[in-house]
Amino acid sequence: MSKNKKLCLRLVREGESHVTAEQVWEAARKEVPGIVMATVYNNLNALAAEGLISRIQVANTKDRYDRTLSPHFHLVCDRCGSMRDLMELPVPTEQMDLLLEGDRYSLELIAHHICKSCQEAPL
Amino acid sequence: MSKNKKLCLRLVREGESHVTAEQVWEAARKEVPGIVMATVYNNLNALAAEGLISRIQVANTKDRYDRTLSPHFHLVCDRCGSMRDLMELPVPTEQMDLLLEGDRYSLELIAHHICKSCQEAPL
DNA sequence: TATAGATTTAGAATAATTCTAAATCTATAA
DNA sequence: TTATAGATTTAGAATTATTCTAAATCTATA
Repeated sequence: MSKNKKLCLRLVREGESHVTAEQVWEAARKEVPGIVMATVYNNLNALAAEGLISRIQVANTKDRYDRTLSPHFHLVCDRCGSMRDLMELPVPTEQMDLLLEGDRYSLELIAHHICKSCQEAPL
Repeated sequence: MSKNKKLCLRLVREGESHVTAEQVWEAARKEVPGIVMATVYNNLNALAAEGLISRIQVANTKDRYDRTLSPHFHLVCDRCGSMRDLMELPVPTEQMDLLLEGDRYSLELIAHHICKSCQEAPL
């Protein structure tokens, strides 16, 4: 594991949850001033592919990277894209299992809202 | 309602469900040869804003437009982006309501899989 | 020390969608 | 009919997050 990859992993683990590649890059630059976005993307995506972090993709928002690996759902602000974890809601999957007859699937549950600070912000 | 807007509405209502703007454009061109993508986007998004059709946005897929207005969930192929409706699964919302204390939210449930034809296709 | 493979860099490319400003159309009022 | 304001459409540029490419550099081992 390269120095930069380790750094990316640490920053995702230590920073706030649901960081964007840009946020990781900003933090990484403090330790490796010349580091480039492509490197951060490379490493974050590699880490996600290896299952060391998770990558959360929601339409109209920047991809986010998360240290939490266990499946859970998200609350996303449609205005600023900020993301919070939801406790794992018990989504009943029996009907899905029946419908898909053994076909593998993964569930993504997103609750959309306008977060407090956006509600209070003008415009 | 302009001629083109009516046309877009009809094409979403008559075509297959979950059409992309591009598919609507292809169909629209047969009736209005000079019509431009921006017009299709304009009209589809206006129709969605007015609640006459719905717009479904999933990360990494083209936006899709749907005649179905009642809330329901989607099964999306991660390879080709094709989309099917899911019967409305009973997602328990009491915990969400508690968590968000009166804050308005909308739920989006997406099941990701690889569709049959992609499973059978090479690569 | 040589070398192959991995990593990083810089910058171009991608692609769906939106934006902009000008042109055109449409409906109503004079 | 004509004038006019507003809506609609057009053409093409812009946006933007992310990916790609090819060259440069680094690293670990033989």
